[in-house]
Amino acid sequence: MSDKCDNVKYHVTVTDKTDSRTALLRAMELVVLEKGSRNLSLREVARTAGMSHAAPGHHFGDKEGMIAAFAREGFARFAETMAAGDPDNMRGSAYIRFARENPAHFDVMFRSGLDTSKYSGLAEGAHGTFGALVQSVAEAQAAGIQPDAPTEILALRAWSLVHGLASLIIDRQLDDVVDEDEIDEVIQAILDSRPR
Amino acid sequence: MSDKCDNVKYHVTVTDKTDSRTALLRAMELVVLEKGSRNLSLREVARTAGMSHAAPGHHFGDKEGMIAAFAREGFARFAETMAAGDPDNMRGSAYIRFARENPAHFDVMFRSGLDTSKYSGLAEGAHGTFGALVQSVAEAQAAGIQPDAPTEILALRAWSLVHGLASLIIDRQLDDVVDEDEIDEVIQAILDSRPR
DNA sequence: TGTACATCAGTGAACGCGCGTTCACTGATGTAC
DNA sequence: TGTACATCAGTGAACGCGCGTTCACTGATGTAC
Repeated sequence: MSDKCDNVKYHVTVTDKTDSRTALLRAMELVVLEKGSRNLSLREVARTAGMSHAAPGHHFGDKEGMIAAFAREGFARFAETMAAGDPDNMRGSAYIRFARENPAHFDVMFRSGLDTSKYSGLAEGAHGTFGALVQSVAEAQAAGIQPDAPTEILALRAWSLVHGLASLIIDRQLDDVVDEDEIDEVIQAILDSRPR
Repeated sequence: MSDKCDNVKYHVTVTDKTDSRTALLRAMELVVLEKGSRNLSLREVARTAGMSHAAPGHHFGDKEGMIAAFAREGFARFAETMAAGDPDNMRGSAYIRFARENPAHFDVMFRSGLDTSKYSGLAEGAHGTFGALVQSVAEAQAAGIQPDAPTEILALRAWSLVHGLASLIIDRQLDDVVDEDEIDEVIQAILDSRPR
């Protein structure tokens, strides 16, 4: 019984610790969504999380550390989403889905000028992005779905297409062009279309 | 002769005024290139231009006004570049060229969350981007270069492709993937490739 | 069981800094007469 | 031609503010004995 009690206490402690750190990351996500990644501040994140302004520093060291932790979380989610993606369209839909479901992560990971070489796990995640796409294209070529053009070129083209579409959506550049209730089918049509 | 003198004086004045304003815009371009559009400040721009920190406020009203002026300049350059672009690839090369030659403008225009509705000239510029692409696609379709698929979908696809490629280049995501001296031919190959 | 100590997540005050904006001003240039 | 006034680009001091970071601390929990 004392063992059980200890375990429970231990578990609660770990949970609290995890929750607090996670709460800060969730707060950062909210702040980025609301104010944009340009106006991110440790104090705003702490305020949103309902903690003291020094809490983020305690957990992440400094501002860049918090951003890196957030990006690392993003790369993990990204890898999951891509792994579960449909090989038939070279994980294009998965890429778009990730960006739409995690716009804050997408922004910080790919478009914030984050120096991925300074933090372990980030460079691997960033580098893995293109690797995953190349592999997807190679699979599609093996299945005869894609032509025998250079795999790297096709992969870069596929990446450009989905990255651009994701960016345009996130930056609300399509708001005046596509109705909100048509956006899903339009996305599908764009990915499926076969230009000459 | 007094007329001539007056004219000269007048001309010099106008030139100085223009130069000063232009100098601030050039300084802003440098600052955005060096520190990123996220870390833009009026004082840094003024410092770079060698003027007092209050000069930008004098010319542009406030920070947002300076950004809007910079974006307006960008949309003008963009329209020029696109108009001179090759219809055969639906101005895709022109889009990429604009982004590579004016990365600071590209960033502020399309990716900074700028509210284009607040300043005259910006909404028109932003809206015209897609219009130009639709027209380019329609021309290509009329010439039989593009299939009879819905023009809007093909235009959105073409926009996604060039916007994504431009973004990946500007955000240095291709640095580990493509050699610097191969980038031009790779870009061409990506735009020319015909995936199934 | 209790007591003494160690750990460590989180706090709150304090710091120095760069920022955007305001505002009275200066001084060069243009205009009226 | 000269004189008096108007305009206006640009200045420099001053303001209040939010920021990142540091640091001694508190207090809850775990550990040793």
